[in-house]
Amino acid sequence: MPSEEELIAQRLEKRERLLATGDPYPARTARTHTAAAAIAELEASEAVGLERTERIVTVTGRIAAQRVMGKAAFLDVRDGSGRVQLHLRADTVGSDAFQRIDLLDLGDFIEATGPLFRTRTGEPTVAVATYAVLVKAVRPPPEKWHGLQDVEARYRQRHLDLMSNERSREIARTSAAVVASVRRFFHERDFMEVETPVLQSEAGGAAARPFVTHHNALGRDLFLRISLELHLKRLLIGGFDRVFEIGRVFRNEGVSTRHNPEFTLLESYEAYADYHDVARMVEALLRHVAAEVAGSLQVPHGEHVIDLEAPFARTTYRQALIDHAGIDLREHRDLDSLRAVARARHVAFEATASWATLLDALMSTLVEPHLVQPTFIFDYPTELSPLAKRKADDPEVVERFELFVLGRELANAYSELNDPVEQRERMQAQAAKAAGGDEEAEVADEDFLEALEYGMPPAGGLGIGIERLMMLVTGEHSIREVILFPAMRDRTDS
RNA sequence: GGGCCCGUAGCUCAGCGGUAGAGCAGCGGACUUUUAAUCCGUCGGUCCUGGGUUCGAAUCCCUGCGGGCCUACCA
Repeated sequence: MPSEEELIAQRLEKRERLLATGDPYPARTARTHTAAAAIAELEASEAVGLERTERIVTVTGRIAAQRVMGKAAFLDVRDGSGRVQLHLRADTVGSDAFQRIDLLDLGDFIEATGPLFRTRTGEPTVAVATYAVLVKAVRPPPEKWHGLQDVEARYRQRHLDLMSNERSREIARTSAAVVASVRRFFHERDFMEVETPVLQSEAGGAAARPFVTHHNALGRDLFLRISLELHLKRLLIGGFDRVFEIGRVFRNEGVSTRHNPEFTLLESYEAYADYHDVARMVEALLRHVAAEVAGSLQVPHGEHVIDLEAPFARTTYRQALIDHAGIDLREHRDLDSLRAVARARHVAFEATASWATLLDALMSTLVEPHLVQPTFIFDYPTELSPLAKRKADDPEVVERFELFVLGRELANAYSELNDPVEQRERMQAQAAKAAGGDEEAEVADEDFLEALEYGMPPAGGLGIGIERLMMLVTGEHSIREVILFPAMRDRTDS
């Protein structure tokens, strides 16, 4: 009789029957071993030749599979460490307890105690002497063999995805390991980890539209941060020489395979370092993470193998455009000339695009897709980088680099602009663009500008989209696979 | 935002103008070392929504909702 309602009704009925003889939701368990620890225990005890009765364990977990055959049954039980098999026999657990296995369903959690042994096929197994229900689940889990395949359901109900798909668990573990590894890298280098405000009166530090929210008590609108930059720099001003933050930022933009409205940004700032120091650090960081998390500096991704071992390619913005597109920006100093180039190459651009914006469009379409192996691009046009320090010998270019892997930007860094007068001018230029209707132009943050006037040490700053790094390491192509709960439209149950 | 594709049982999927199907899960039965257990029986549907075409629509057409992939911006 199983429509969904009926399946739930059956389980609720079983819950009632369990309640009659005990508590199907006890607060405590008597677990002695995780599934993995139990198996390790069996192996260890076999090695020293212990008797079966000397290796009694209590394991707990969710019932993942059930094979009942008359007066014996096998249950596969899974906990966070892995899976272990249980064997129940009517003559061992008693006929009443054996009959009560009809009250068990896939998805329930149980606790079982008994000696470890191997079946004749060698499977490590607990010969259950006693067992108890820990949780009666009242909804059925996804199909045991194929798991949950429906992509939408996997994102909306991640708990079901994780419960039924090993690959999804693996991605989640790897992603967590990436963050832990990044954190370890910076701690080892004496960077201080900090947390800065998510709610801000101005959302600065990047070119993006912010989310707006409202503070009732203060009676004013606040913005969710779009970057970590401006507050971290204030910490440099305050006297901390090495700081970093790993935090969620929010950008009010479209969602896609590569974009989620909230994502995790890593930013670090190091006083007395310049962008070349930061580039060396980024190289070391990627190797550190790949070695720790992927176990190799050759990272497979689709048809490519990313080589993190060889020195990363280094070129300049201008040279990359020459090499990959045959365009020398010095030969196209004026907007009209550059527009002609873009048209000739069939690169789309907005009518309002400035010279630098148009240049960036050319970069994105003609150059970046070719940068599969790690490649640093140094020295960006000043107009695109309002927070970066100009190169001493060429004021049209700033000391900024981006690192590309798999044709996508992975890191962005610069020698930080610390001249308060110039910073004010550059921010005002951005503010003028904003006033001109550019919703993604940077805002002038007066508090930041004032702070900068107290003096910020020369410093190298870095930003890395953590999900991009997770995608690189896991080999996934969609950001939604590495974000546990990606943004989805409301479902209006139609 | 544009293009292509998808939405059928709790889950995985067939069916693509003529009475809505299978496997898993469930329920009943057999089975005391199985492991996608096996075997027999059985229950289960707003075929995403709303319109249209047709004697007849899960199937063809249109609209809407949700999703995926590619593409455009950002990280």
